[in-house]
Amino acid sequence: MTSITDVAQLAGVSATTAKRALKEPDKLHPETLRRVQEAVASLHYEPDLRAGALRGGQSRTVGLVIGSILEPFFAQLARTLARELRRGGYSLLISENEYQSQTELEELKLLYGQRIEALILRPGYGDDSREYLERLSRRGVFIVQIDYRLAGAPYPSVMLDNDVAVREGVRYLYQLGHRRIAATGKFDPQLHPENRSRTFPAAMAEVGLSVRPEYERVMFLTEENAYLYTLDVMRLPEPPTALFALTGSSASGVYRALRELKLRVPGDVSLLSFDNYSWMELVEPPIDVLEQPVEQMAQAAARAVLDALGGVRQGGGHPQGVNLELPARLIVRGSCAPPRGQNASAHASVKVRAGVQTR
Amino acid sequence: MTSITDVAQLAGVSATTAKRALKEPDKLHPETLRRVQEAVASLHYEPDLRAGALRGGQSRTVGLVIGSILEPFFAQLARTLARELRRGGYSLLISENEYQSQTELEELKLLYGQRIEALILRPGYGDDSREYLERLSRRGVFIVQIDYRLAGAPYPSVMLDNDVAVREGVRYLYQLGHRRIAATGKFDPQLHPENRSRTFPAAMAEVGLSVRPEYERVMFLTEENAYLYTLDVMRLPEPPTALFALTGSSASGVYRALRELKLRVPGDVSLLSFDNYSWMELVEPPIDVLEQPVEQMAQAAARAVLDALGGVRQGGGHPQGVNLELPARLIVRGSCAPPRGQNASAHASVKVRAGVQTR
DNA sequence: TCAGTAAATGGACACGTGTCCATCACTTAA
DNA sequence: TTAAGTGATGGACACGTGTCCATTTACTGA
Repeated sequence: MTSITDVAQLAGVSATTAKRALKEPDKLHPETLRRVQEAVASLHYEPDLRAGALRGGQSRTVGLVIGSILEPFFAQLARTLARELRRGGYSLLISENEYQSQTELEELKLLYGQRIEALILRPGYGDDSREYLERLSRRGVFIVQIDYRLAGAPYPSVMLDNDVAVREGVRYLYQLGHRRIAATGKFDPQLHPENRSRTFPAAMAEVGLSVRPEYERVMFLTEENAYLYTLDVMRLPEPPTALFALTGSSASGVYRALRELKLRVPGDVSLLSFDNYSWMELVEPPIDVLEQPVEQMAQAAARAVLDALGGVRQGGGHPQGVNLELPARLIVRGSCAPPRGQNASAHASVKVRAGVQTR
Repeated sequence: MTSITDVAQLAGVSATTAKRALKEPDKLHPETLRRVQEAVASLHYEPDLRAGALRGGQSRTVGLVIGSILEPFFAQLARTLARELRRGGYSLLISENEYQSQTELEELKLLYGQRIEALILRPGYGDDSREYLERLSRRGVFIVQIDYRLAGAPYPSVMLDNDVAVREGVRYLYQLGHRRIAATGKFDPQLHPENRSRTFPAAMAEVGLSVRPEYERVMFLTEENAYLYTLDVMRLPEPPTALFALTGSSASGVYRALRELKLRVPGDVSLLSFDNYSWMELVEPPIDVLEQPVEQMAQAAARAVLDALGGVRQGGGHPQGVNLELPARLIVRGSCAPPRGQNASAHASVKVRAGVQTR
């Protein structure tokens, strides 16, 4: 391994001078600078970041813990975060908790072993790692929660304004005439920690509806479970007239079940989903969605981290709120319609608020 | 930052002894062991992996450079690689080259700064980084190419058997009666370094067909470009009767264009795609695909890395071939049929080889 | 010519760990 | 009793860098 001393030796200078050639070239005699630069080039020297971090106490590294990198929402988040952080001089270590706090705990320990300076994570799914997070925080690791806020946790968070979004979705379906609405997944602090499922019953109540008990199911919200759930509720004597998929991947399971049951969308049942995954535009009819501003969320989280670590706030940006909630965007495409037997008047009465996009 | 010396001090032993409590507990007096363990627990000590790596000369870290983490093929690859490597005690650093060798070069330098011991990458897209790869290799970084093999590069590779897969796809379409077949993207060493597009003309020739020049286009193969390409070729006086999407993401663009043109699949045009992305099962009709064994590819690459780094080969596994080519699997679902005006006899004559799965 | 100053360079140390070797107490065999 | 052996522990050093301070050299002005 070529080190700075090798460079120094070849250039006939001390290690200190060699290092200065890289960091503070102004302070060097032009001739010396040239010699060192030549040595660097001929040895192809590249500094060992770990060693520098060891001495400086800073690893210039940020950890990211998400559920699954296969989930497009998380993948897009990871990409933007990596890009933004790199611009600030930080590397991103990505790891998956696979929706289990036990796995999460191990990943956190691994990340701390790398002495990350900040941690961005999608919390929830059990308490195994909760205490460890506190410990990290006490040791100076800056923590940002993303997509979900742990009850009572003091760390800043960036997420969708789920309350407003769920209400908007429910109101949209209600105004189309739907009264029997089912959502994928009932809230559960361990198995399904997800704010949308928590808000859903309240949002229903606000339009004078209640969630039918037979539509409620606590489950770990995978594509497969959403599929099984849909098969079950659509076979009930009084099936829902509208399905509200609270995550993009569950929508995929819902859709598959509907096809298998030969139910037409939106003729037999309407479908509204969170997230805007690419396939949702490809199916017939394309699916109405509540799109998350993933890019913005990632940027906000990255900026929060850079602000906290950099100490100095970059000019231009406002100070980031501690708990940021960004709005969803309703995109109407055609998978929602008045329920069967309903006259069109109900449909016409839908007030589509400004800002709704049709594409 | 609590270090091993803090632990040692609290336990009233030397740093060496404290460290032994973690690595070689047998060699300690039970009473001493207990005291150290208590100190570790009360200080929540977690070793600094970077410092250890610095001394040991080994970072226990592997780099991965892929095109885009948003591409499901790469995401799945990354996930499995991370899992397998962690099992072997290695961490995975993921970075994206965004299909540009300039970006790739920067990412490689960053990775080398972290002193990765091995590198798994999807090569191609320009020569900026080619020389740097050699340099890395000379410095002892073990390099594995994945998904594509750089012409003349000496590094081992793991990829699909593209030649066989493309031939199988072409033969499948040919036997259905198709004569005018178009594939997304013409081979180009810079813009579209991808073996399937290289094989496609040869595969056509083998069944006595040639690729029409008006179907050929050198392009950077994004979803959007595939969309534009499809719009163009389907508006030709003699449009293709079958489209062969050489990547999963290009299939998405193709499909969107076909819908926009109100062309029915497979009535107006047949569609066959590489990769098996989840949406391909959801559209109507579901899409015939040549599925890549992503899991296997990742496992093979991980094993190659672990073998090379571990020095000792784990029992049970065969020595990995230097250049591994895994077979694709044809899954027939219904998006391919005899071209319009063709009688069904051609269809009936298709010999579906054993192993084809219908789902 | 000499003191004073700025520019240019070098040396020592610290970061936290792993490895090698030394030390010490104690047991065992002759 | 003594030498050899064994088990338990400690100390010194090295990894490659960044920082602080010291030293040398060149230059300025009186």
